[in-house]
Amino acid sequence: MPELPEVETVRTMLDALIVDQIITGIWRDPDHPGAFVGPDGIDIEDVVRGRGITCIDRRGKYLIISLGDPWSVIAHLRMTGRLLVLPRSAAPVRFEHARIELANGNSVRYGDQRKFGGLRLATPEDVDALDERLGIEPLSSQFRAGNLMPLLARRPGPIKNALLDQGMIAGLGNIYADEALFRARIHPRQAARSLDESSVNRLIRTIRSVLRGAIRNRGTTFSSFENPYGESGANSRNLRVYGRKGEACLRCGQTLEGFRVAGRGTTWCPVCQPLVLNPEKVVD
DNA sequence: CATTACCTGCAA
DNA sequence: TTGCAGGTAATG
Repeated sequence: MPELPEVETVRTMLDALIVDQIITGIWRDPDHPGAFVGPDGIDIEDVVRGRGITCIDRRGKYLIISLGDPWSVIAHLRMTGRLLVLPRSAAPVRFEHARIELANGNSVRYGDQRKFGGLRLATPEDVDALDERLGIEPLSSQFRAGNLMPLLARRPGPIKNALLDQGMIAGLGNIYADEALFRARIHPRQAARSLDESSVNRLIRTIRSVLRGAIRNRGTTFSSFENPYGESGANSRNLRVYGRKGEACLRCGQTLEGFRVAGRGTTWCPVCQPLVLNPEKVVD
């Protein structure tokens, strides 16, 4: 499940592999044209053919591939999407639904077993709208208690729901939300508005370190994630709670528990992450 | 605000 | 055979 570190890994590698390349054509799977869409009435191939790829940015879990002038391609891998760079002559990747051919003989392949994600030809207005819809970048200088506390204070519900809200913090998913909460020793169902400043600062630090560590390991491959070279990420060995329900806590030995929070499978340690029922924190 | 739909492979 | 995996849009 690609989250911020996986998308950042893809971004870095695509930056090295396809920036400054010229697009010579595209292919779309007729059985799943939704894998590469554009504005109504626009022929995607007409727009992109002959254009160069100028830069590749990331916003939350989205990739923004700039094609110069007004156009860019926004990509989201959702659950099982993969972007690989292969020679044009190479066989289709598994579940290949779209392809971008490059003048140097390579091609970008979009594969997606579950067809949740895809590519979208986008205008600057689309990119601005995306930017405004998404919350704070957790690896930016904006991610600090002074900015996060007011958002949490006004939000009802568990802290885990808040962490997964892309409009609040952009890029966290189920894996890194659970990992950050464990390291910050905060119960996933702790009321978001009940966290005091020191807890929020602790959470900010653990989110940063969990994400940075995962980027160093080129992402977590739990099931299907692959980078543009077709390689798995090495971060699985750093996970302390995700996927370890029923196993011993690596810190205290207690059996890790699992339940659903925010509609997601959630794993936590009942000893290391106590629920604070009567926090002194007062919300005005 | 919370819940469901979208998909498909795989484990139980 | 059933249900779970989960990011996001749509719905209640």
